Amino acid sequence: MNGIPSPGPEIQRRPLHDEIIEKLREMIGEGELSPGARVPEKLLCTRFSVSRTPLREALKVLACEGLIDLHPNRGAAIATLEIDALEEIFPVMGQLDSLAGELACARITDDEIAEVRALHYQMVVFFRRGDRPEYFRINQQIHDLILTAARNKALAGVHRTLAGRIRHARYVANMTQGRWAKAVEEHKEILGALADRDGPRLAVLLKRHLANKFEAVREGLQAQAADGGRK
Amino acid sequence: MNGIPSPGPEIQRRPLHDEIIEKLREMIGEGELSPGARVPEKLLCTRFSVSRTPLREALKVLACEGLIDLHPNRGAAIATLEIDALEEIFPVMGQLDSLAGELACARITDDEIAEVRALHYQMVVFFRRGDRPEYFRINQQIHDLILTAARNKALAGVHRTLAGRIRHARYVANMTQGRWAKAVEEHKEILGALADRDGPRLAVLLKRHLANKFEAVREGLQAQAADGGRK
DNA sequence: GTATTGCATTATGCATGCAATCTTTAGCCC
DNA sequence: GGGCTAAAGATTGCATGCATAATGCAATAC
Repeated sequence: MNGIPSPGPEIQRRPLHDEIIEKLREMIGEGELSPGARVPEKLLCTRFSVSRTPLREALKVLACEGLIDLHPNRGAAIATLEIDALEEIFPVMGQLDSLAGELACARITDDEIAEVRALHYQMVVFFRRGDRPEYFRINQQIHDLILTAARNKALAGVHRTLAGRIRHARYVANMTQGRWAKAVEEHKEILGALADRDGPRLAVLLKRHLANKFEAVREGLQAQAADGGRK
Repeated sequence: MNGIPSPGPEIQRRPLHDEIIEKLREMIGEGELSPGARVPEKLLCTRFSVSRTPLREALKVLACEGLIDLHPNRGAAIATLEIDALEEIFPVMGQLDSLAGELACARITDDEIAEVRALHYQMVVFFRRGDRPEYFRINQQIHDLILTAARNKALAGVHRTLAGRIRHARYVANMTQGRWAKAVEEHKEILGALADRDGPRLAVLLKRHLANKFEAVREGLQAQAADGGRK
């Protein structure tokens, strides 16, 4: 019998560079590091109390994910989210969501559908309360669950990578009350298509849902540009 | 005025870790490093005559691209291409190809269409000669050109990353003469749809084309497994 | 003879140091 | 005063060294 028969708690220490990657991902996603800002290695080293070696390894990975831009001999800069980049990324994600929806309809379990349904109605509650942070949280859980139900790790991987790149932009989405209500309505249809296991329909719905999200983000960015442009 | 006003010739020396990344990408793609093989850092260091620092940075990037698996404290191993992984990746690439086709139809220039046409007929020549390496080369150029014509760098990026992961598998594709002829026929239709700028049709054609390719790869892998399984 | 334990060897993770490159600033010429 | 030149400072790229964890092997107990 070998050492680890069951994949139990796995009390293993994680490498330092992995911790750094995760922390930086979060910091960039939360907007703690402003897009376009130069990021000297030394600064981050003191920030995390680590040496430059694991930090540099982390930067390479983040550059690979598109979260930062790495200029040879000139250091790293937080990737900027120009409207052009978003116009590229959102269609790709829409296409990936489409596939996720189709696969999910074929592979999701009844229990998972029940779970999505529960999350959906919980989300509606937060919508009625006007609690955006909680709404967003449940919203993401639903989409994550659909992605998981697609049972395709490669798809989930590229989706999560791209989602990470635009994560910060979603925070500045200009979601009016009307648009919010429409999003909830879309989610209702999404739940219906999923429950019916209507793959093609769910694919279309998810794609459209994301396209609308993009419109909100675009408006938010334009408003922000017009507002903060004077800086 | 800054240092690099025009993005000119850029005769700058590339960082060492970038060279390593590229070289390793190629070596893995060509099958020079067998899938599943453990890769001690020291071995690669002597191989490339570099120290472990840039090598480790390169390994992190390759792991991010999915070309190698990195086990903490246990080193790196060339990623294996199980049939399961291919069954995940190919649909994703099909979906991306679909989008590329649709976008390309809307954005490709007439000159580029002419270029695709020229490449196509050149490819047909190599098909008639039975020259597979040259056929594959032109084939890839055509698909690359379509991807470029989509004018979406994010799409091109994820596409190329995934293509790199399955690149080695394509070499073992079991392409019979009949399947090859069918592939050429499909390419003829693809050219037609592109010339007509029929986005939806091109999307379907490209997806189907890749699905057929997957079948060839699947058969090749099964044949290889049955054949080399005794090893 | 088999399984387990302990040690030696090896490889990985991280920190530090040096050389090369870029940036900044002070000085000089026009 | 503006612009160019050059030297000082800062930052990045890479190599090396040490601590720690993993692997292989031998010795011992059963």
